[in-house]
Amino acid sequence: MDNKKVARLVQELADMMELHGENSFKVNAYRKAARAVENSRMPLTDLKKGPTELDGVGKGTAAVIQEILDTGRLQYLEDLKKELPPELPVLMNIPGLGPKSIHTLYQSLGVTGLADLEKVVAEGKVKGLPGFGPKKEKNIAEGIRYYRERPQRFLLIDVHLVAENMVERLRECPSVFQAGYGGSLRRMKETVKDIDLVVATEEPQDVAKYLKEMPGVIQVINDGERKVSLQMDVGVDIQVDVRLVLPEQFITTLHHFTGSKEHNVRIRQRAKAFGWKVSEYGIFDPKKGEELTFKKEEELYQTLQLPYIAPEMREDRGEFEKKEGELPKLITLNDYCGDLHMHTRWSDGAVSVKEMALAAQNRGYQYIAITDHSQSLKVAGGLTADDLKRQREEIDAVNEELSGITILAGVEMDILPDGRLDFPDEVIKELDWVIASVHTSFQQSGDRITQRILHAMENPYVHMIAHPTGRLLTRRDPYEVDMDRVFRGAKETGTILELNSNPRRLDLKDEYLRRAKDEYGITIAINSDAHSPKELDMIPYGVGTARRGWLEKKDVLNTWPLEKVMERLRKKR
DNA sequence: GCCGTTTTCGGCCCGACTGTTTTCAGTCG
Repeated sequence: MDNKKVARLVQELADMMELHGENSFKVNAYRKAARAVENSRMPLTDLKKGPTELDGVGKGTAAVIQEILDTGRLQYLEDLKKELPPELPVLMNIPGLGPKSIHTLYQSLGVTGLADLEKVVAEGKVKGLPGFGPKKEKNIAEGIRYYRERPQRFLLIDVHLVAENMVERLRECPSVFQAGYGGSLRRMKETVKDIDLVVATEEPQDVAKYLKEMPGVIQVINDGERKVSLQMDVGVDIQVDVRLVLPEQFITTLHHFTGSKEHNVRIRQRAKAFGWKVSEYGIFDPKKGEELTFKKEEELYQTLQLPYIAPEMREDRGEFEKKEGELPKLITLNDYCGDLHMHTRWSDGAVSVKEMALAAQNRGYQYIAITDHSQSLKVAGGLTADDLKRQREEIDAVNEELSGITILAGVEMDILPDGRLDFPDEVIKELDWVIASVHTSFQQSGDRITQRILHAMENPYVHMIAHPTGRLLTRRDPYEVDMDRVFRGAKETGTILELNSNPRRLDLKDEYLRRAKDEYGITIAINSDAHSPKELDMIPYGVGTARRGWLEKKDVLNTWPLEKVMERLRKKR
């Protein structure tokens, strides 16, 4: 039983207690404990004095954890679940409904799930309950519709482009001093639920009016003096929350709305230890009666005697437990110097080798690898051994012609369903760079899929495993691969693992990256997997994900100069 | 339920907005 599973059960316990109407501080205590368990780098069973060593875990939670470790289950949680209808937690997803309202609906009207809720709303039975009026009934009806019809989360890239656009547009408004976006978007989470904008202005009413008249506004959800919430159709149908603050409050508000919520809680607790109060408007010192504001986020952290924590790390996943100098110096886009996974017209790409090389050169890269698909991937026009030889001649010619960039001859070779590789050793040993990846038989058992990947890594000519878990965000779950075995295998064989920057993949994901680095010291390569020159620009999403995984320059192959990369590749052979 | 160089009891992060209310609870982030 790993920490993650224990944490999940404790978290579920907190959720169920909340629905039961249990004291919210008690609920929060379990939530805090669950997070401590999840963030602990040490397996629970290795803690000398037991779970209470973790911050926020006392006698009560320790007993709960022990029961989970011993029996794999939790009687109290199962009892709670028996007492409530199994569908009830689903209602927590309806905007506007929280534990208190759900509890009332269940107790008074016997609502046990979504279908029941719809029925009592349609019958007009909701208004008239204590605390429920006609508006609330209408809001619930709309909440249900919203939950049913809209996607829960959007891809980072889709929201990113929209938000950039809106910020641009806001800056054109004469009353706007400064504008920016925060939220999970700024933290570069792989999917994003809504857009959080922060605007500095002396005339909030003007900006609010400007906002409400922007093209794409479907509905005004909130319309306050300092906060406007809009439902917008801007390519994606998404909620946009805008905070309107004075210019001097911009940084503290931006920080506040960058979150995460958990990170902010820790920030406020820390301020409290100094006798201060942190809000979106600044750090308030009640003794002096003054509110501190800042020109840069760095100053805010400095004031709280913390090292600067980059947005991508603000998840309360251990960033507060590090002292000055212990936090990683995160990789930046500037460190990146070569893309090692891309396709050309030889297989399913859009342009020639030379066109890809020129596009890469335009982006300032020192090297790239051309890695078209291998023969068995027919749908993508995979290359035969003979094709590869002819492609090599073309690559040699382009290398001859272009200066300042080096093109490696590579391949993205299929790992076949039976575990064999798509080419024999004598073919791949001629190549500079060999990627292996799974494109077929995703539904195999975890053990078989894991075996396929392990076998590929044992081949001395295979340098890297691409998109190791095979997930497609919002479309396809990862295959059942055992990542601990893959990490061990990668470490033992010196195989590189990919962070694929395609916004629908971002594979490996942040949590895996951090484990690959911390627990195994594995080298990661960030690649675009581009099928056209434009797709080379997906790298920032990969770098953002790498930063969420706490990766530094030294952890990432593509930040190394070519000679060092080649030396690393020779090592495996 | 957890925690303590002000505390073993009484707090627990902070504020905006809405809708239901005559002063505030619930929800959200």
